[in-house]
Formats: sequence, structure tokens, C-alpha cells
Amino acid sequence: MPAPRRELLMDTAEQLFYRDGFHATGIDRIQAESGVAKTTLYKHFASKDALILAVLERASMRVRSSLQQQAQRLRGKGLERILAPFEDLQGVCGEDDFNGCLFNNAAAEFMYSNPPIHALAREHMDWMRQFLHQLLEEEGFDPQQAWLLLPLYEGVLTVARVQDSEPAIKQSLTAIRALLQT
Amino acid sequence: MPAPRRELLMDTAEQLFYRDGFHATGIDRIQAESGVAKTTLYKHFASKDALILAVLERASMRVRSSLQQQAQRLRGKGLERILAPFEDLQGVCGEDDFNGCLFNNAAAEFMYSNPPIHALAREHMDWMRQFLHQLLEEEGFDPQQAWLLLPLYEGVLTVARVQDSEPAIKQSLTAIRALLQT
DNA sequence: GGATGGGTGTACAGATCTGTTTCTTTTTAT
DNA sequence: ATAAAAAGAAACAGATCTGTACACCCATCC
Repeated sequence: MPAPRRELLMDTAEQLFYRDGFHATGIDRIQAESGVAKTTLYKHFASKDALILAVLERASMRVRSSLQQQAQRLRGKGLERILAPFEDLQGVCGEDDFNGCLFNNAAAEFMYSNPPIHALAREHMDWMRQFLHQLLEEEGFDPQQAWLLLPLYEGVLTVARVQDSEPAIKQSLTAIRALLQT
Repeated sequence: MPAPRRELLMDTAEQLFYRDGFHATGIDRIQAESGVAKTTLYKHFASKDALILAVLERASMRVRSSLQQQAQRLRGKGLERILAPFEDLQGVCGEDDFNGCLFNNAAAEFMYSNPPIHALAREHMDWMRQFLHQLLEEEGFDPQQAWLLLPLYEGVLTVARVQDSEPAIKQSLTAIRALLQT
């Protein structure tokens, strides 16, 4: 099996886009870091924008299937099933090169300058909210609470960039417990 | 009173940095939009980094004094005093060129590439958390809830970039009410 | 045993970005 | 009124960025 150039490019690009940002990461850097020739990059992706879109789309699908798998495992477990994504935040925030939520970072950088990219970020968040909505519904909680859980989830990722994530996660977990069990 | 060039530059820069991002906003654009000559810009600010720092510092002070003034007005009003900053989010999220939280955007773009800017964003968040901590304490609530309120506040700003802010704010307000009144 | 397709390497075009230089003009203070 | 300070205009240096052109390598397949 030959080295899958396309995947390697997307891996490198995703890491750099996430860590350093989209505008700050040049094509040359992705080329140098991945070791793939620039010609090859432009044979696989029509432009930097196309690469960004491909990276975000793949990342979104990865997150979705991971969350869905976990939700599958915890089906019927009530509160535990709702809390699971928040418990995972501990690990996410502790990762090397952690830099918040990739989709929020993309939304911020391309809010008004690149509608397709911004739309992709919005779609990811939409999916997240609907996912939480369904989870809450299936476990017998008020599904409208998805409108609280989503900001809280994103807020923890956001605050953990500049502060200790541990107390934020801890307070969020106990708050969710208190709110849903009434 | 002559047009204060320095303030005009910072006004223009802040608007562009906020709307389009820091890396995406060039000096030339700030120059053109403000009408101030580039020579003058570099007479007031040693570099783009220095301009960014000045803009963030000024914005942080503006936010702080605004929140403190409001807190002063609502002294002793209990829950209402805690909720006030969250109620203001309605207006903030509806503004033209709204793009989340300026300090989080800065933290994301400069997380690993520019420690001074990242530190300034961290200091702003630190202040916010301590401010909420003090508010909670003064009104007789558990001050540790600041570790919940801060992510929630930032999360609403973050989610409102790609979704309707109204239900997020509404759910947050009722959640805070429910959590603190126990 | 060539043709084909994917990959490499390098140089380059053209745009843009930060920051500087030089010179002129306007404003302000004494 | 005149000196000094502030601002303006425009060109430019040097770096970097996206994207392309061109020549070459090398495996696989027919």
C-alpha cells in the first residue's frame, strides 16, 4: 500500500490549521512539513480554500462518528450518556497543541470573508446541537437544554485555551447534573 | 480639538481586527480605511504587533469599566446583578459585524505564535472570572460558580456566531436562575 | 518496452504584506 | 513670524503568499 498522499496532506494541514490558524498557515509550510511536493498538493486540491474545506469536512465527520459511537455504547444510561461528551473534554483540553474548537476557530477567521467555510462551521454546530437534542430526548430530559449544553461545551473549549480547564469542566458537570435532575 | 490620529487608528484597527481577524487584516487596509498615512501609523505604533496589543488593552479596559459600572448600579440586587451581563449579550450578539469575543479570537490566532498577545487575552479572561467571582460572593452565592458562568458567557458569544443567539441566551438565563436559587 | 499517471523539484509570476525612506505640507507653540 | 512638531504622499525594499510552468523520475500495465 503506497503512502496515501492526499490523507497525509490533510493530516498535516489539519494539525497546522488547528495549531496556528488558517490565515497564518501557508501552503509552503504544509508542503515542507508533510514532505509532499507542492505540485502534488495542487493536483489534489484546487486551492487553499478547497484544502481547508476538505480538512474541515473530514474533521467534522470524524467528530460526528466518534460522538455517535459513544452515544451508542451508553444508550439508555440516562444522565451518564449526556455527561460523557463533557467528561471527554478533560482529555481534549490536555492534548498537545490544544487550541479550542477547530470549527469555532474557522468560523471566527472566515465569518464575513468566506461564506462556504463559515457555512461548514455552522453545519457542524447545527449537527452538534441536534445531536445533543436527540440525546436529551432519548434519555427523557428536556431537549431544549441542548441550547444550554452547546454553549457550555464550546465555552469550556474556549476558556480552556487561556485558563485551567479542570475547574471549568468540574463546575460544568455538576451544573448539568443539578439542572437535569429536577 | 484636532482629530486624535492615534485613537482613530485604534478605532479602525479594532473594527477590522474584530470583523476579519488579525492575520487577515493588513496594515494597508487599516491605513486606507482610517485615512491616516502609513507613516503616521508607524510613528504611533512600532509594529503591527504593538498596534494589536494597544487595541486589545484598550478594549479590555473599556469592557472592564463598563461591567464595573453596571455592577455598581445593581449593587445588592442579588440574582439580577449576576444575570445582567448575560442579558446584555442579546444586544452584543445583534450588533453589526458581530464576531464573537475579540479576546478569544485573539487567543485562537496567537495561541502558540505570539505569547504577549496570548497573555493579554488570558489576563482579560482572568479578570472576567475574578469579576464574576466577586459578584457572586457579594450577592451571597457560591463564588466557585464563576467557573461555570465564564464558559457559559464565552460559549454563548461563540455559538451566536453561527446560530441564533436568542434561545442560547434564554436557556442560559433560566439555567443560571435555577442553579443559583438552591 | 514503451505509454501513462502519479509524484518530485525548482524556478517563477504576480500579488500582498510589513516596514522604511524621502520629501512635502500642515499645524502648533512661542 | 518662525521654529518645531505632527501628518501626509508615494515610492520602495524585502519577505512571504498563492498558484503555475516545466522538466524529470519511476512504477505499473498493456
